[in-house]
Amino acid sequence: MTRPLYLQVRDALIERIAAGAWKPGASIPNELDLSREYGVSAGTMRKALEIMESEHVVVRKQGRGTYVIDQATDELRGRYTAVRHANGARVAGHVEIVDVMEGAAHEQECERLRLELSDTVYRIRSVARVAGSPYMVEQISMPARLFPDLLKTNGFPRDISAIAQAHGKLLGKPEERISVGQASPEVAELLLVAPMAPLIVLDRVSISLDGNFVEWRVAQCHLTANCYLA
Amino acid sequence: MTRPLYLQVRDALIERIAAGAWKPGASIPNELDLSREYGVSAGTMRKALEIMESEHVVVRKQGRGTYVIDQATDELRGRYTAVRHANGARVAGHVEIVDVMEGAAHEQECERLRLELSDTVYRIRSVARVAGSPYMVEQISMPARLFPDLLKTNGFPRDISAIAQAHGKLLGKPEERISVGQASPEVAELLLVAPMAPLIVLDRVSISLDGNFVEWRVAQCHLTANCYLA
DNA sequence: AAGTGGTCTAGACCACTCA
DNA sequence: GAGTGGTCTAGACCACTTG
Repeated sequence: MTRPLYLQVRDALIERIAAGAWKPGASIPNELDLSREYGVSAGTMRKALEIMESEHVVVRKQGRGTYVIDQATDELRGRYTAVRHANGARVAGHVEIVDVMEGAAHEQECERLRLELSDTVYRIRSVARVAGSPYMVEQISMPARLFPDLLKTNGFPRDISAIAQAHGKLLGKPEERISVGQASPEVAELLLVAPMAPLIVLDRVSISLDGNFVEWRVAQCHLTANCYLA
Repeated sequence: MTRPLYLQVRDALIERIAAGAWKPGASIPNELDLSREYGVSAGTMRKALEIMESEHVVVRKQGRGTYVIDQATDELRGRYTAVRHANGARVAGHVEIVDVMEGAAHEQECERLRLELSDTVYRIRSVARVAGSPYMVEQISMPARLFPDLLKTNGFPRDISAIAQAHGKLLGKPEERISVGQASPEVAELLLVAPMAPLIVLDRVSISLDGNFVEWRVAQCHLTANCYLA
């Protein structure tokens, strides 16, 4: 029933990184020093670090060292912005916040984010445009408890990678579903398409590496023939 | 420059499984016996087996043993049939072959399957129906060299998992892209939709674990609101 | 040359499954 | 209780990077 040592070490290191003990991009101590510090063998420390590498928390480079990954950096954000051009590059749209609200979690949010009806969420609606023409509307819900003072932060709008990092949360692998839907009247107006026009729906729940449900996003895309998801 | 021992061992074991030395579902010898047979340490053999588990070639069960995974089995095929119901279950459509052709690879096939223009491919077109109504057309290209006598095999139609297994190829993680397209006149007729109707396009290249490009598939789906991709 | 992660070994003990 | 995979340790040596 006891959690394996290498996972306990992983948890401790992740907590330390999330708390900012080592900044994104900085190197962390070598295996031997860390294993002595935590009182485990080098092999156990290695296993913990290998897991963290597979979780995109650190990168290890032979002959150089182990470095904290900057989750707000472009390459990583690729995991969180699935719309691509045919050449594989991310679609670099301009995101504009439509409105931000704070309110009691409704039933669907409770289910997806494992909340109680008494919990509070932030809701952010935004539109992404490329060369001025809108191609995606986004509806995001985030538990308010995890993001104190979110609305007061300047630098808004920012994507979930940056927000999570600023609040000491490291993102894990999101759960994602793709489906098709039709434009509601409001969405149609934002996207400049006809009501009932077919849209691709991206539904994503992001979970932090310490097990918190961090974000639920539903994006509705009006994709042109030259874009794809991957 | 030398390939690490544990990868050499992995390669040898994968070749042995692909060749049918151990049948799908059967157990393989324990770590200690295997490590003695290959003249490596138990730790090295363990690492090879762990990699093979991550590649879905074997499953390891504490206290029981290590078992060859049947790639043609339902759970695994899930990786290769992305269309799901809202509850997560695979859409169990009935697939009907429209036509099968053999011919010289055209340019796009060469690019995707790393072939030369002189190579031969099989092309299979099929339609999937659920409760009689068509929802997906599929166009598959496979290098003829890798699948001798494909057309003579009975039991056709079968999906790529079963075909690959029968020809001693173990499938790795496919590359997949999702995009949107419009129904061509032919596709529209097969799917019973209007020409130019919006469709979801799944483009997938499957690579075997020994590095062969095994299949290129383009599926065009007419998804209803209750289905999604994942 | 010094320092880092990567590979490889050998062996002890634990946790689980099944007869 | 015998057999399996899972965890943990200790230490040697290799390959790569940097000053």
